[in-house]
Amino acid sequence: MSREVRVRFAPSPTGPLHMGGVRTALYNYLFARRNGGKMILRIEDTDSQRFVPGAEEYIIESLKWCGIEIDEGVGVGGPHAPYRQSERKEIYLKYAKQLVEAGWAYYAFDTAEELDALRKEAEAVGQTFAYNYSVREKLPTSLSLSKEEVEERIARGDIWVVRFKMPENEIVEMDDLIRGHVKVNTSTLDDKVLYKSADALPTYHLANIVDDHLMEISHVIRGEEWLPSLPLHYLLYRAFGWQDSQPQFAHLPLLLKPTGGGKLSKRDGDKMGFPVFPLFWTSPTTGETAHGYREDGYFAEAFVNMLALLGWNPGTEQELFSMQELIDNFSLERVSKSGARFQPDKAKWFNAQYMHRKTDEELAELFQPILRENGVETSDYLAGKAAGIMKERATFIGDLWDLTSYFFVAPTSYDEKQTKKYWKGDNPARLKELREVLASIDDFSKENTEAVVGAWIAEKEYGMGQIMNTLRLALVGAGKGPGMYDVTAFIGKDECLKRIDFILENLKPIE
RNA sequence: GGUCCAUUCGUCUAUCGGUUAGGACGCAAGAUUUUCAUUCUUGAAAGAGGAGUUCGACUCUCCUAUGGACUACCA
Repeated sequence: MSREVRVRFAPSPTGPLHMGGVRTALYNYLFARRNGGKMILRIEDTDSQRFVPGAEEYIIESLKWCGIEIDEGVGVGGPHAPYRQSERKEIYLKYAKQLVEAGWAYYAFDTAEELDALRKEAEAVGQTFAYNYSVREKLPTSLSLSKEEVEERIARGDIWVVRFKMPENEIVEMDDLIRGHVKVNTSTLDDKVLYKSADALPTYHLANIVDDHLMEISHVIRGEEWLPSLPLHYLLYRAFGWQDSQPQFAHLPLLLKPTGGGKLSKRDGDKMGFPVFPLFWTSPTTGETAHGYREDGYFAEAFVNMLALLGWNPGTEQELFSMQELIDNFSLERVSKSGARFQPDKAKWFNAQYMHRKTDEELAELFQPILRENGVETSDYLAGKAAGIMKERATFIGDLWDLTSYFFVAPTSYDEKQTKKYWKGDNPARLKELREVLASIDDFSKENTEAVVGAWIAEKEYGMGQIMNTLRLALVGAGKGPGMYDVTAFIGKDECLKRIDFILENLKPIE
Protein backbone atom coordinates (compact mmCIF):
# COMPACT_ATOMS: atom_id res chain seq x y z
CA MET A 1 0.00 0.00 0.00
CA SER A 2 1.26 3.42 -0.83
CA ARG A 3 0.43 6.77 0.56
CA GLU A 4 -1.69 9.43 -1.07
CA VAL A 5 -0.09 11.12 -4.05
CA ARG A 6 0.59 14.76 -3.30
CA VAL A 7 2.68 16.82 -5.68
CA ARG A 8 3.54 20.47 -5.71
CA PHE A 9 4.46 23.12 -8.20
CA ALA A 10 6.69 25.56 -6.38
CA PRO A 11 7.70 28.51 -8.51
CA SER A 12 9.53 31.58 -7.40
CA PRO A 13 7.76 34.89 -8.15
CA THR A 14 10.73 36.49 -9.87
CA GLY A 15 9.10 37.22 -13.20
CA PRO A 16 6.70 35.74 -15.72
CA LEU A 17 6.38 31.96 -15.71
CA HIS A 18 8.43 30.47 -18.52
CA MET A 19 6.88 27.79 -20.75
CA GLY A 20 9.35 25.31 -19.26
CA GLY A 21 7.83 26.10 -15.89
CA VAL A 22 4.37 25.59 -17.31
CA ARG A 23 5.43 22.17 -18.52
CA THR A 24 6.74 21.27 -15.08
CA ALA A 25 3.41 22.34 -13.60
CA LEU A 26 1.57 20.38 -16.26
CA TYR A 27 3.47 17.15 -15.59
CA ASN A 28 2.84 17.56 -11.87
CA TYR A 29 -0.83 18.09 -12.55
CA LEU A 30 -1.13 15.14 -14.92
CA PHE A 31 0.67 12.91 -12.46
CA ALA A 32 -1.59 14.01 -9.62
CA ARG A 33 -4.79 13.51 -11.60
CA ARG A 34 -3.63 10.22 -13.06
CA ASN A 35 -3.00 8.88 -9.57
CA GLY A 36 -6.00 10.39 -7.86
CA GLY A 37 -3.77 12.72 -5.90
CA LYS A 38 -3.56 16.39 -5.00
CA MET A 39 -1.87 19.25 -6.83
CA ILE A 40 -0.43 21.91 -4.57
CA LEU A 41 0.77 25.38 -5.48
CA ARG A 42 3.44 26.77 -3.21
CA ILE A 43 5.08 30.12 -3.79
CA GLU A 44 8.78 30.12 -2.93
CA ASP A 45 9.43 33.75 -2.25
CA THR A 46 12.36 33.41 0.10
CA ASP A 47 14.51 35.76 -1.95
CA SER A 48 13.36 39.21 -0.97
CA GLN A 49 15.83 40.75 -3.44
CA ARG A 50 14.38 39.15 -6.54
CA PHE A 51 10.71 39.46 -5.74
CA VAL A 52 8.73 40.91 -8.64
CA PRO A 53 5.28 42.37 -8.02
CA GLY A 54 2.61 40.77 -10.14
CA ALA A 55 4.57 37.61 -10.80
CA GLU A 56 2.49 35.50 -8.45
CA GLU A 57 -0.74 36.66 -10.04
CA TYR A 58 0.78 35.94 -13.43
CA ILE A 59 1.63 32.38 -12.37
CA ILE A 60 -1.86 31.73 -11.09
CA GLU A 61 -3.51 33.16 -14.17
CA SER A 62 -1.22 31.18 -16.45
CA LEU A 63 -2.07 27.89 -14.78
CA LYS A 64 -5.73 28.76 -14.92
CA TRP A 65 -5.55 29.56 -18.63
CA CYS A 66 -3.86 26.22 -19.26
CA GLY A 67 -6.51 24.33 -17.36
CA ILE A 68 -4.12 23.22 -14.65
CA GLU A 69 -6.23 23.11 -11.52
CA ILE A 70 -4.84 23.69 -8.07
CA ASP A 71 -6.31 21.62 -5.24
CA GLU A 72 -4.41 23.25 -2.43
CA GLY A 73 -2.17 26.24 -2.15
CA VAL A 74 -1.84 29.95 -2.75
CA GLY A 75 -5.14 31.30 -3.95
CA VAL A 76 -7.22 28.36 -2.78
CA GLY A 77 -5.98 27.60 0.73
CA GLY A 78 -5.88 24.19 2.34
CA PRO A 79 -4.95 22.24 5.48
CA HIS A 80 -1.28 23.23 5.35
CA ALA A 81 -1.76 26.97 4.86
CA PRO A 82 -0.09 29.32 4.45
CA TYR A 83 1.45 28.20 1.16
CA ARG A 84 3.53 31.30 0.59
CA GLN A 85 6.95 30.77 2.14
CA SER A 86 7.32 34.40 3.16
CA GLU A 87 4.27 33.83 5.38
CA ARG A 88 5.84 30.74 6.90
CA LYS A 89 9.11 32.36 7.83
CA GLU A 90 8.80 31.73 11.59
CA ILE A 91 8.81 27.99 11.19
CA TYR A 92 12.18 27.58 9.47
CA LEU A 93 14.54 28.90 12.16
CA LYS A 94 13.47 26.12 14.49
CA TYR A 95 14.47 23.51 11.95
CA ALA A 96 17.78 25.20 11.20
CA LYS A 97 18.59 25.18 14.91
CA GLN A 98 17.56 21.57 15.19
CA LEU A 99 20.16 20.70 12.58
CA VAL A 100 22.86 22.68 14.38
CA GLU A 101 22.08 20.94 17.66
CA ALA A 102 22.21 17.55 16.00
CA GLY A 103 25.60 18.36 14.53
CA TRP A 104 24.38 18.45 10.93
CA ALA A 105 24.86 22.17 10.53
CA TYR A 106 26.77 25.08 12.01
CA TYR A 107 26.82 28.86 12.28
CA ALA A 108 29.09 30.79 9.96
CA PHE A 109 29.94 34.45 10.40
CA ASP A 110 31.73 35.26 7.18
CA THR A 111 30.47 38.24 5.27
CA ALA A 112 29.64 38.12 1.60
CA GLU A 113 32.63 40.38 0.95
CA GLU A 114 35.02 38.06 2.75
CA LEU A 115 33.79 35.11 0.76
CA ASP A 116 34.12 37.01 -2.47
CA ALA A 117 37.70 37.81 -1.58
CA LEU A 118 38.42 34.15 -0.84
CA ARG A 119 36.94 33.14 -4.18
CA LYS A 120 39.03 35.67 -6.03
CA GLU A 121 42.15 34.54 -4.19
CA ALA A 122 41.57 30.93 -5.16
CA GLU A 123 40.81 31.93 -8.71
CA ALA A 124 44.07 33.84 -8.94
CA VAL A 125 46.01 30.64 -8.39
CA GLY A 126 43.77 28.65 -10.72
CA GLN A 127 41.66 26.99 -8.06
CA THR A 128 38.01 26.96 -7.10
CA PHE A 129 37.02 28.00 -3.63
CA ALA A 130 34.65 25.57 -2.00
CA TYR A 131 33.06 26.14 1.35
CA ASN A 132 33.38 22.60 2.68
CA TYR A 133 35.18 20.27 5.10
CA SER A 134 38.54 21.65 4.02
CA VAL A 135 37.91 25.18 5.22
CA ARG A 136 34.98 25.24 7.62
CA GLU A 137 37.16 24.78 10.67
CA LYS A 138 39.51 27.54 9.63
CA LEU A 139 36.86 30.13 8.97
CA PRO A 140 34.79 31.98 11.58
CA THR A 141 32.20 29.28 12.27
CA SER A 142 30.75 27.60 15.31
CA LEU A 143 33.11 24.75 14.45
CA SER A 144 36.21 26.88 14.98
CA LEU A 145 35.00 29.44 17.52
CA SER A 146 34.32 28.75 21.17
CA LYS A 147 30.76 28.27 22.30
CA GLU A 148 30.94 31.53 24.26
CA GLU A 149 32.17 33.52 21.33
CA VAL A 150 29.48 32.14 19.07
CA GLU A 151 26.83 33.08 21.58
CA GLU A 152 28.32 36.48 22.07
CA ARG A 153 28.46 37.20 18.32
CA ILE A 154 24.87 36.16 17.89
CA ALA A 155 23.74 38.18 20.90
CA ARG A 156 25.66 41.17 19.64
CA GLY A 157 23.75 41.06 16.37
CA ASP A 158 26.49 39.90 14.06
CA ILE A 159 25.23 38.66 10.74
CA TRP A 160 25.31 34.88 10.57
CA VAL A 161 24.10 32.02 8.42
CA VAL A 162 23.51 28.37 9.11
CA ARG A 163 25.40 26.06 6.79
CA PHE A 164 24.90 22.37 6.22
CA LYS A 165 27.84 20.30 7.42
CA MET A 166 28.38 18.20 4.34
CA PRO A 167 30.03 14.89 5.30
CA GLU A 168 33.42 14.09 3.86
CA ASN A 169 33.94 11.25 1.42
CA GLU A 170 30.62 9.51 1.68
CA ILE A 171 28.73 8.03 -1.25
CA VAL A 172 25.11 9.15 -1.43
CA GLU A 173 22.94 6.79 -3.43
CA MET A 174 19.80 8.21 -4.92
CA ASP A 175 16.92 7.07 -7.05
CA ASP A 176 15.21 9.19 -9.62
CA LEU A 177 12.00 8.10 -11.30
CA ILE A 178 13.29 9.30 -14.66
CA ARG A 179 17.07 8.93 -14.43
CA GLY A 180 17.34 5.81 -12.33
CA HIS A 181 20.10 5.23 -9.82
CA VAL A 182 22.55 8.09 -9.26
CA LYS A 183 25.61 8.14 -6.96
CA VAL A 184 27.61 11.10 -5.74
CA ASN A 185 30.58 11.45 -3.44
CA THR A 186 29.88 14.10 -0.79
CA SER A 187 33.44 15.39 -0.99
CA THR A 188 32.53 17.05 -4.26
CA LEU A 189 29.72 18.96 -2.58
CA ASP A 190 29.89 22.09 -0.49
CA ASP A 191 28.31 23.40 2.68
CA LYS A 192 25.20 25.12 1.44
CA VAL A 193 23.64 27.99 3.29
CA LEU A 194 20.39 26.90 4.88
CA TYR A 195 19.30 29.98 6.75
CA LYS A 196 20.24 33.65 6.73
CA SER A 197 19.96 35.86 9.80
CA ALA A 198 20.14 39.01 7.69
CA ASP A 199 16.56 38.64 6.49
CA ALA A 200 15.50 35.83 8.85
CA LEU A 201 14.67 33.68 5.86
CA PRO A 202 15.69 30.17 4.85
CA THR A 203 17.26 29.42 1.48
CA TYR A 204 15.58 27.22 -1.08
CA HIS A 205 17.12 24.01 0.20
CA LEU A 206 15.88 24.26 3.77
CA ALA A 207 12.48 25.73 2.99
CA ASN A 208 11.92 23.18 0.28
CA ILE A 209 12.65 20.14 2.41
CA VAL A 210 10.81 21.43 5.45
CA ASP A 211 7.73 22.40 3.47
CA ASP A 212 7.65 19.25 1.38
CA HIS A 213 7.78 17.28 4.61
CA LEU A 214 5.18 19.36 6.40
CA MET A 215 2.90 19.35 3.39
CA GLU A 216 3.30 15.59 3.03
CA ILE A 217 4.54 15.75 -0.54
CA SER A 218 4.88 12.26 -2.01
CA HIS A 219 6.56 13.07 -5.33
CA VAL A 220 8.84 15.93 -6.26
CA ILE A 221 8.67 16.52 -9.99
CA ARG A 222 10.93 19.39 -10.99
CA GLY A 223 13.41 20.57 -13.60
CA GLU A 224 16.73 18.92 -14.25
CA GLU A 225 18.57 21.97 -12.95
CA TRP A 226 17.85 20.60 -9.48
CA LEU A 227 19.54 17.29 -9.98
CA PRO A 228 22.93 18.51 -8.67
CA SER A 229 21.36 19.44 -5.34
CA LEU A 230 19.54 16.15 -4.93
CA PRO A 231 22.30 14.66 -2.71
CA LEU A 232 21.97 17.62 -0.36
CA HIS A 233 18.25 17.08 -0.21
CA TYR A 234 18.67 13.39 0.50
CA LEU A 235 21.08 14.22 3.31
CA LEU A 236 18.71 16.83 4.68
CA TYR A 237 15.91 14.28 4.93
CA ARG A 238 18.32 11.98 6.71
CA ALA A 239 19.51 14.74 9.05
CA PHE A 240 15.94 15.49 10.06
CA GLY A 241 15.21 11.80 10.44
CA TRP A 242 12.50 12.01 7.79
CA GLN A 243 13.93 9.54 5.31
CA ASP A 244 11.03 7.13 5.77
CA SER A 245 8.53 9.65 4.48
CA GLN A 246 10.88 11.23 1.99
CA PRO A 247 9.23 11.94 -1.37
CA GLN A 248 10.26 10.24 -4.56
CA PHE A 249 12.04 12.43 -7.07
CA ALA A 250 11.69 12.92 -10.79
CA HIS A 251 13.89 15.37 -12.65
CA LEU A 252 12.52 16.58 -15.96
CA PRO A 253 14.68 17.25 -19.02
CA LEU A 254 15.09 20.88 -20.00
CA LEU A 255 13.51 22.79 -22.86
CA LEU A 256 16.24 23.84 -25.29
CA LYS A 257 16.57 26.64 -27.84
CA PRO A 258 15.15 25.92 -31.34
CA THR A 259 18.63 26.41 -32.78
CA GLY A 260 22.03 26.80 -31.22
CA GLY A 261 22.98 25.75 -27.74
CA GLY A 262 21.52 26.20 -24.31
CA LYS A 263 18.19 26.27 -22.66
CA LEU A 264 15.25 28.20 -23.98
CA SER A 265 15.29 31.83 -22.93
CA LYS A 266 13.23 34.95 -23.43
CA ARG A 267 15.75 36.27 -25.92
CA ASP A 268 15.16 33.36 -28.28
CA GLY A 269 11.51 34.25 -28.54
CA ASP A 270 12.24 37.89 -29.26
CA LYS A 271 14.80 36.95 -31.87
CA MET A 272 12.82 34.28 -33.68
CA GLY A 273 9.36 35.65 -33.19
CA PHE A 274 7.62 33.17 -30.94
CA PRO A 275 6.41 33.49 -27.36
CA VAL A 276 8.21 31.79 -24.50
CA PHE A 277 5.60 32.77 -21.97
CA PRO A 278 2.01 31.62 -21.69
CA LEU A 279 0.61 35.13 -21.19
CA PHE A 280 1.59 38.62 -22.20
CA TRP A 281 3.78 40.27 -19.59
CA THR A 282 4.87 43.78 -18.77
CA SER A 283 7.73 44.19 -16.37
CA PRO A 284 6.64 46.46 -13.51
CA THR A 285 10.18 47.75 -13.12
CA THR A 286 11.54 48.20 -16.64
CA GLY A 287 8.30 48.38 -18.57
CA GLU A 288 9.64 45.71 -20.91
CA THR A 289 7.04 43.49 -22.49
CA ALA A 290 7.02 39.88 -23.59
CA HIS A 291 4.72 38.02 -25.93
CA GLY A 292 2.33 35.41 -24.60
CA TYR A 293 0.81 32.39 -26.30
CA ARG A 294 -2.64 33.49 -25.29
CA GLU A 295 -2.39 36.97 -26.78
CA ASP A 296 -0.60 35.66 -29.86
CA GLY A 297 -3.69 33.65 -30.70
CA TYR A 298 -2.86 30.18 -29.49
CA PHE A 299 -5.57 28.00 -28.01
CA ALA A 300 -4.77 26.89 -24.49
CA GLU A 301 -5.53 23.27 -25.46
CA ALA A 302 -3.06 23.42 -28.33
CA PHE A 303 -0.40 24.99 -26.16
CA VAL A 304 -0.87 22.36 -23.47
CA ASN A 305 -0.94 19.53 -26.01
CA MET A 306 2.28 20.74 -27.62
CA LEU A 307 3.99 21.19 -24.26
CA ALA A 308 2.93 17.76 -23.02
CA LEU A 309 4.54 16.06 -25.99
CA LEU A 310 7.79 17.96 -25.59
CA GLY A 311 9.59 15.39 -23.50
CA TRP A 312 6.83 12.87 -23.03
CA ASN A 313 4.93 10.53 -25.33
CA PRO A 314 2.41 7.77 -24.78
CA GLY A 315 4.21 5.21 -26.93
CA THR A 316 1.44 5.27 -29.52
CA GLU A 317 1.17 7.36 -32.66
CA GLN A 318 -1.53 9.58 -31.26
CA GLU A 319 -0.54 13.25 -31.23
CA LEU A 320 -3.70 15.11 -30.36
CA PHE A 321 -4.73 14.87 -26.72
CA SER A 322 -7.35 16.56 -24.64
CA MET A 323 -6.38 17.26 -21.05
CA GLN A 324 -8.39 14.23 -19.97
CA GLU A 325 -6.59 12.03 -22.49
CA LEU A 326 -3.26 13.33 -21.25
CA ILE A 327 -4.29 12.46 -17.71
CA ASP A 328 -5.39 8.98 -18.75
CA ASN A 329 -2.11 8.26 -20.53
CA PHE A 330 0.50 10.07 -18.47
CA SER A 331 3.33 8.29 -16.72
CA LEU A 332 6.73 9.45 -15.55
CA GLU A 333 8.31 6.32 -17.00
CA ARG A 334 7.60 7.65 -20.46
CA VAL A 335 9.25 11.02 -19.89
CA SER A 336 12.45 11.20 -21.92
CA LYS A 337 15.82 11.77 -20.35
CA SER A 338 17.37 14.23 -22.75
CA GLY A 339 16.56 17.88 -23.31
CA ALA A 340 13.99 18.74 -25.95
CA ARG A 341 14.46 21.47 -28.50
CA PHE A 342 11.39 23.61 -28.77
CA GLN A 343 10.09 23.88 -32.32
CA PRO A 344 7.90 26.94 -33.05
CA ASP A 345 6.57 25.41 -36.27
CA LYS A 346 5.18 22.45 -34.44
CA ALA A 347 3.41 24.72 -31.99
CA LYS A 348 1.69 26.36 -34.95
CA TRP A 349 0.79 23.01 -36.41
CA PHE A 350 -0.89 21.99 -33.15
CA ASN A 351 -2.84 25.23 -33.13
CA ALA A 352 -4.00 24.66 -36.70
CA GLN A 353 -5.19 21.17 -35.76
CA TYR A 354 -7.29 22.58 -32.94
CA MET A 355 -8.58 25.30 -35.24
CA HIS A 356 -9.75 22.72 -37.77
CA ARG A 357 -11.63 20.86 -35.09
CA LYS A 358 -13.60 23.82 -33.79
CA THR A 359 -17.31 23.87 -34.47
CA ASP A 360 -18.95 26.83 -36.19
CA GLU A 361 -20.46 27.86 -32.87
CA GLU A 362 -17.09 27.92 -31.13
CA LEU A 363 -15.54 29.80 -34.01
CA ALA A 364 -18.35 32.36 -34.04
CA GLU A 365 -17.69 33.29 -30.44
CA LEU A 366 -13.97 33.74 -31.07
CA PHE A 367 -14.42 35.48 -34.39
CA GLN A 368 -17.12 37.98 -33.51
CA PRO A 369 -14.80 40.40 -31.66
CA ILE A 370 -12.52 40.51 -34.70
CA LEU A 371 -15.44 41.13 -37.01
CA ARG A 372 -16.60 43.99 -34.80
CA GLU A 373 -13.11 45.45 -34.81
CA ASN A 374 -13.37 45.53 -38.58
CA GLY A 375 -16.72 47.21 -38.45
CA VAL A 376 -18.78 44.17 -39.32
CA GLU A 377 -22.01 43.52 -37.44
CA THR A 378 -23.36 40.10 -38.24
CA SER A 379 -25.14 37.18 -36.65
CA ASP A 380 -23.27 34.46 -34.81
CA TYR A 381 -24.65 32.08 -37.37
CA LEU A 382 -23.01 33.86 -40.28
CA ALA A 383 -19.80 34.57 -38.40
CA GLY A 384 -19.50 30.89 -37.58
CA LYS A 385 -20.44 29.80 -41.06
CA ALA A 386 -17.83 31.99 -42.72
CA ALA A 387 -15.17 30.88 -40.26
CA GLY A 388 -16.22 27.26 -40.72
CA ILE A 389 -15.81 27.45 -44.48
CA MET A 390 -12.29 28.85 -44.20
CA LYS A 391 -10.95 27.35 -40.98
CA GLU A 392 -8.95 24.65 -42.78
CA ARG A 393 -6.61 27.32 -44.08
CA ALA A 394 -6.17 29.15 -40.81
CA THR A 395 -3.66 28.62 -38.04
CA PHE A 396 -4.92 31.36 -35.74
CA ILE A 397 -8.30 32.96 -35.19
CA GLY A 398 -6.60 36.17 -36.30
CA ASP A 399 -6.06 34.69 -39.77
CA LEU A 400 -9.78 34.47 -40.30
CA TRP A 401 -10.46 38.08 -41.17
CA ASP A 402 -8.12 38.07 -44.16
CA LEU A 403 -9.62 34.78 -45.19
CA THR A 404 -13.28 35.78 -44.93
CA SER A 405 -13.56 39.57 -45.24
CA TYR A 406 -15.18 39.36 -48.72
CA PHE A 407 -18.06 37.42 -47.19
CA PHE A 408 -18.99 40.56 -45.31
CA VAL A 409 -17.56 43.47 -47.26
CA ALA A 410 -17.75 44.03 -51.02
CA PRO A 411 -14.40 44.57 -52.71
CA THR A 412 -13.69 48.17 -53.65
CA SER A 413 -10.31 47.51 -55.16
CA TYR A 414 -9.13 44.59 -57.22
CA ASP A 415 -6.02 42.49 -57.03
CA GLU A 416 -3.70 43.53 -59.85
CA LYS A 417 -2.60 40.10 -60.94
CA GLN A 418 -6.09 38.69 -61.04
CA THR A 419 -7.34 41.78 -62.90
CA LYS A 420 -4.66 41.54 -65.56
CA LYS A 421 -5.37 37.90 -66.05
CA TYR A 422 -9.14 37.92 -66.24
CA TRP A 423 -10.54 41.43 -66.74
CA LYS A 424 -9.89 41.46 -70.45
CA GLY A 425 -11.11 40.06 -73.73
CA ASP A 426 -14.61 38.63 -73.68
CA ASN A 427 -14.65 38.23 -69.93
CA PRO A 428 -16.43 41.48 -68.97
CA ALA A 429 -19.13 40.74 -71.56
CA ARG A 430 -19.47 37.17 -70.35
CA LEU A 431 -19.79 38.41 -66.80
CA LYS A 432 -22.68 40.57 -67.97
CA GLU A 433 -24.32 37.45 -69.42
CA LEU A 434 -23.65 35.56 -66.23
CA ARG A 435 -25.30 38.36 -64.30
CA GLU A 436 -28.54 37.70 -66.14
CA VAL A 437 -28.24 33.98 -65.55
CA LEU A 438 -27.78 34.59 -61.84
CA ALA A 439 -30.61 37.10 -61.80
CA SER A 440 -32.94 34.41 -63.11
CA ILE A 441 -32.16 31.94 -60.33
CA ASP A 442 -34.65 31.80 -57.49
CA ASP A 443 -33.08 29.08 -55.40
CA PHE A 444 -29.67 30.57 -54.71
CA SER A 445 -28.41 27.57 -52.74
CA LYS A 446 -24.93 26.40 -53.43
CA GLU A 447 -26.11 23.23 -55.19
CA ASN A 448 -28.74 24.84 -57.37
CA THR A 449 -26.59 27.77 -58.43
CA GLU A 450 -23.80 25.38 -59.32
CA ALA A 451 -26.18 23.27 -61.43
CA VAL A 452 -27.70 26.20 -63.30
CA VAL A 453 -24.45 28.06 -63.95
CA GLY A 454 -22.68 24.83 -64.85
CA ALA A 455 -25.31 23.99 -67.41
CA TRP A 456 -25.13 27.48 -68.88
CA ILE A 457 -21.33 27.29 -69.23
CA ALA A 458 -21.60 23.88 -70.85
CA GLU A 459 -24.31 25.01 -73.24
CA LYS A 460 -22.39 28.09 -74.34
CA GLU A 461 -19.15 26.09 -74.38
CA TYR A 462 -17.41 28.79 -72.40
CA GLY A 463 -14.17 28.13 -70.55
CA MET A 464 -14.95 27.23 -66.97
CA GLY A 465 -11.75 28.81 -65.68
CA GLN A 466 -12.32 32.12 -67.44
CA ILE A 467 -15.90 32.47 -66.23
CA MET A 468 -15.32 31.41 -62.65
CA ASN A 469 -12.22 33.50 -62.18
CA THR A 470 -13.89 36.56 -63.62
CA LEU A 471 -16.74 36.03 -61.23
CA ARG A 472 -14.21 35.60 -58.45
CA LEU A 473 -12.65 38.89 -59.35
CA ALA A 474 -16.04 40.57 -59.14
CA LEU A 475 -17.15 39.00 -55.89
CA VAL A 476 -13.89 38.56 -53.98
CA GLY A 477 -11.64 41.09 -55.65
CA ALA A 478 -8.70 38.72 -55.69
CA GLY A 479 -7.59 35.27 -56.75
CA LYS A 480 -8.27 33.58 -53.49
CA GLY A 481 -11.05 32.11 -51.43
CA PRO A 482 -13.19 29.01 -51.32
CA GLY A 483 -15.29 27.56 -54.15
CA MET A 484 -17.29 30.30 -55.90
CA TYR A 485 -20.64 28.78 -55.04
CA ASP A 486 -19.73 28.96 -51.35
CA VAL A 487 -19.37 32.68 -51.89
CA THR A 488 -22.55 33.16 -53.94
CA ALA A 489 -24.65 31.21 -51.50
CA PHE A 490 -23.18 33.05 -48.55
CA ILE A 491 -23.58 36.62 -49.78
CA GLY A 492 -26.86 35.93 -51.58
CA LYS A 493 -28.37 36.95 -54.86
CA ASP A 494 -28.78 40.69 -54.32
CA GLU A 495 -25.24 41.19 -53.11
CA CYS A 496 -23.90 39.09 -56.00
CA LEU A 497 -25.64 41.21 -58.56
CA LYS A 498 -24.59 44.38 -56.81
CA ARG A 499 -20.94 43.39 -56.87
CA ILE A 500 -21.13 42.42 -60.50
CA ASP A 501 -22.76 45.72 -61.41
CA PHE A 502 -20.13 47.55 -59.46
CA ILE A 503 -17.20 46.00 -61.25
CA LEU A 504 -18.82 46.42 -64.64
CA GLU A 505 -19.28 50.08 -63.98
CA ASN A 506 -16.05 50.85 -62.18
CA LEU A 507 -13.23 48.68 -63.45
CA LYS A 508 -11.78 49.47 -66.82
CA PRO A 509 -11.00 46.34 -68.81
CA ILE A 510 -7.37 45.61 -69.65
CA GLU A 511 -6.60 46.10 -73.34
C1' G B 1 38.30 23.64 -14.17
C1' G B 2 35.17 20.19 -11.03
C1' U B 3 30.54 17.26 -10.29
C1' C B 4 26.28 15.17 -12.32
C1' C B 5 23.05 14.11 -16.52
C1' A B 6 22.30 13.03 -21.56
C1' U B 7 23.35 11.22 -27.02
C1' U B 8 18.06 7.31 -33.10
C1' C B 9 16.30 11.36 -39.55
C1' G B 10 17.39 18.99 -39.53
C1' U B 11 13.58 18.84 -35.08
C1' C B 12 10.05 16.04 -31.51
C1' U B 13 10.15 10.91 -30.94
C1' A B 14 8.86 4.90 -31.34
C1' U B 15 12.00 0.59 -30.55
C1' C B 16 12.55 -2.01 -23.82
C1' G B 17 18.77 -8.22 -27.83
C1' G B 18 16.61 -10.66 -33.63
C1' U B 19 12.38 -4.74 -37.42
C1' U B 20 12.85 -3.34 -44.78
C1' A B 21 14.69 1.14 -37.67
C1' G B 22 8.08 3.30 -37.44
C1' G B 23 5.28 8.07 -36.83
C1' A B 24 4.93 13.53 -36.63
C1' C B 25 6.80 18.70 -37.85
C1' G B 26 9.54 20.89 -41.62
C1' C B 27 11.40 20.11 -46.71
C1' A B 28 10.87 18.24 -52.02
C1' A B 29 7.97 16.04 -55.99
C1' G B 30 3.35 14.47 -57.96
C1' A B 31 -2.13 14.20 -58.00
C1' U B 32 -6.74 16.89 -57.32
C1' U B 33 -8.69 21.88 -58.26
C1' U B 34 -12.64 27.69 -61.20
C1' U B 35 -8.35 30.97 -57.74
C1' C B 36 -5.61 30.78 -53.15
C1' A B 37 -5.34 27.21 -49.95
C1' U B 38 -6.70 22.57 -48.10
C1' U B 39 -6.38 17.44 -48.92
C1' C B 40 -4.12 12.98 -50.77
C1' U B 41 0.14 10.11 -52.58
C1' U B 42 5.24 9.62 -52.85
C1' G B 43 10.31 10.87 -51.70
C1' A B 44 14.92 12.42 -49.34
C1' A B 45 16.42 12.00 -44.24
C1' A B 46 18.88 8.67 -38.30
C1' G B 47 21.29 4.75 -34.31
C1' A B 48 28.28 10.16 -32.32
C1' G B 49 33.06 7.11 -32.53
C1' G B 50 35.80 2.91 -30.51
C1' A B 51 36.21 -1.41 -27.62
C1' G B 52 33.77 -5.35 -25.29
C1' U B 53 29.36 -9.01 -23.59
C1' U B 54 26.40 -12.19 -26.91
C1' C B 55 24.82 -16.95 -31.84
C1' G B 56 23.02 -11.88 -32.62
C1' A B 57 23.27 -5.24 -30.49
C1' C B 58 20.13 1.15 -31.65
C1' U B 59 18.99 -1.63 -27.28
C1' C B 60 23.70 -4.19 -21.98
C1' U B 61 29.05 -2.64 -20.06
C1' C B 62 33.42 0.46 -20.49
C1' C B 63 36.26 4.38 -22.86
C1' U B 64 36.35 8.71 -25.97
C1' A B 65 33.83 12.72 -28.20
C1' U B 66 29.94 16.09 -28.14
C1' G B 67 25.86 18.59 -25.80
C1' G B 68 23.49 20.24 -21.32
C1' A B 69 22.78 21.43 -16.15
C1' C B 70 24.99 22.79 -11.68
C1' U B 71 29.16 24.92 -9.27
C1' A B 72 25.54 32.31 -4.82
C1' C B 73 23.85 34.31 2.02
C1' C B 74 18.97 32.83 -6.40
C1' A B 75 15.46 29.64 -6.98
